[in-house]
Amino acid sequence: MAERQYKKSEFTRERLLEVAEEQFAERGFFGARVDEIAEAANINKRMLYAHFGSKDGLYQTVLLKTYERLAECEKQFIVVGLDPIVSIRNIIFVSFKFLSENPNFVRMLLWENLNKGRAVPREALTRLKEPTIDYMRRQIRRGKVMGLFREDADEYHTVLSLMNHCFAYFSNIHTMSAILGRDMTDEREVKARAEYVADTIIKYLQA
Amino acid sequence: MAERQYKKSEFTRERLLEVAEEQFAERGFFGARVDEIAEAANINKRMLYAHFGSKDGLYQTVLLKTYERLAECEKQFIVVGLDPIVSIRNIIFVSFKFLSENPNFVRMLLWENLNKGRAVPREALTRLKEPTIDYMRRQIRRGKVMGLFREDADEYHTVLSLMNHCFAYFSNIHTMSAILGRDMTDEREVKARAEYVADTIIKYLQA
DNA sequence: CCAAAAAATAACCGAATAGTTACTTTTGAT
DNA sequence: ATCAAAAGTAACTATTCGGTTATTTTTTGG
Repeated sequence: MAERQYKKSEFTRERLLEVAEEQFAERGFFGARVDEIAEAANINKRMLYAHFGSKDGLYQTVLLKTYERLAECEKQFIVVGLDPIVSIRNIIFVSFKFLSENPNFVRMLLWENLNKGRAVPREALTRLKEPTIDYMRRQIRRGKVMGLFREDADEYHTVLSLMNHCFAYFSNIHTMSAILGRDMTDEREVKARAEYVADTIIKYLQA
Repeated sequence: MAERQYKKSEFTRERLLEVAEEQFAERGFFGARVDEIAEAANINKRMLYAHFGSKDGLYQTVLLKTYERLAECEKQFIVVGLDPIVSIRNIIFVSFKFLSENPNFVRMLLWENLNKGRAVPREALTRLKEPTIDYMRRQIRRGKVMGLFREDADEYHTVLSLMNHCFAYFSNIHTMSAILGRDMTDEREVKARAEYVADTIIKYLQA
């Protein structure tokens, strides 16, 4: 039946995407090799082109999939009615969890950033991040209105610190582990760092 | 004289390095093209190989030069006898200045990080950073001894925040500018951010 | 069971690209 | 002025790599 055939094809497609993500995350668009991806996926190169048209097409599909994972994650912490403090702490813990569980995402973003969005325009990421930024800003403002945060706490600087603290921890995790002589990939270490970041940011907003 | 001949060669060498840095910073090792580097430097490819042996040799030379620039910068803020608060503020301002003036350095480090130190082993950077880390730790400890900082301020977390806050600002500057709708490359913006980072870190150490 | 369509394979192709060779020009000490 | 060595050039080569073609195998509706 058409179904079985379809399923088999879908299977090769998924396999290709998995392997491709690994390779693109590892070596970037220019470093990755189409032949290696096909071989690692145990799939003929011809099929790769049948499914994705070109190396670029494959890369775009992979990148969009990783962006989707991020979007899914961000939806997790956009919850209405939460206490601003809980809410901001939540953003940090969920982000740390997501980034520690998705090293490929971190690397794909770094490559894409260095390549200045050659595959998927930067505005795609901007659009994706917009609701999150809005949400963070709103929480800070709500915290002020509710008298939890000081009036002159800086919204922009806080949001930037928040995002940088999360992403930077993982984007340099290996170099930093070496430099600071500490296994920053250890789960408890990650948790402790999230705790520290949350504490300092909340404290800044309150103090 | 041998001198003039030498000087001419030295000149092409310098030109090559300049152009190569631009290209490698822009596109990374795999993205950069030997022919393009030679052409942009108005120099025959043969000469590139005469000077540097291979694309890899050229890349290594470029990378080491950028590391040297960093080392030079770091020496600037390692001053003995300074007040710990002044000292830490100084680290931040000098770092922000260096990173804003050396976008190629930032990009080279990002590429090298993604390529896991394929050209120059990571320990080179570790060794380079060691005195700086030591210095920062020492300042924090001295601040505590002098009663300027609270005893339970965390040394590791502070050092990590410090480095991340500086580097992350520049490593994501274009993406973040787009996401936050703000020209973060503007000189006053950079200054203001350095100020904010310095203030929050010092406040954390004191509070 | 059969024919048409879809999936899969291997061998091939052309452009790009790192690296080389054979040769010419320039330079500077004698 | 001469000549050896260094600097420079252009054309070439081998290989890698993204992409394609011709062909066979598998699948599935009638």
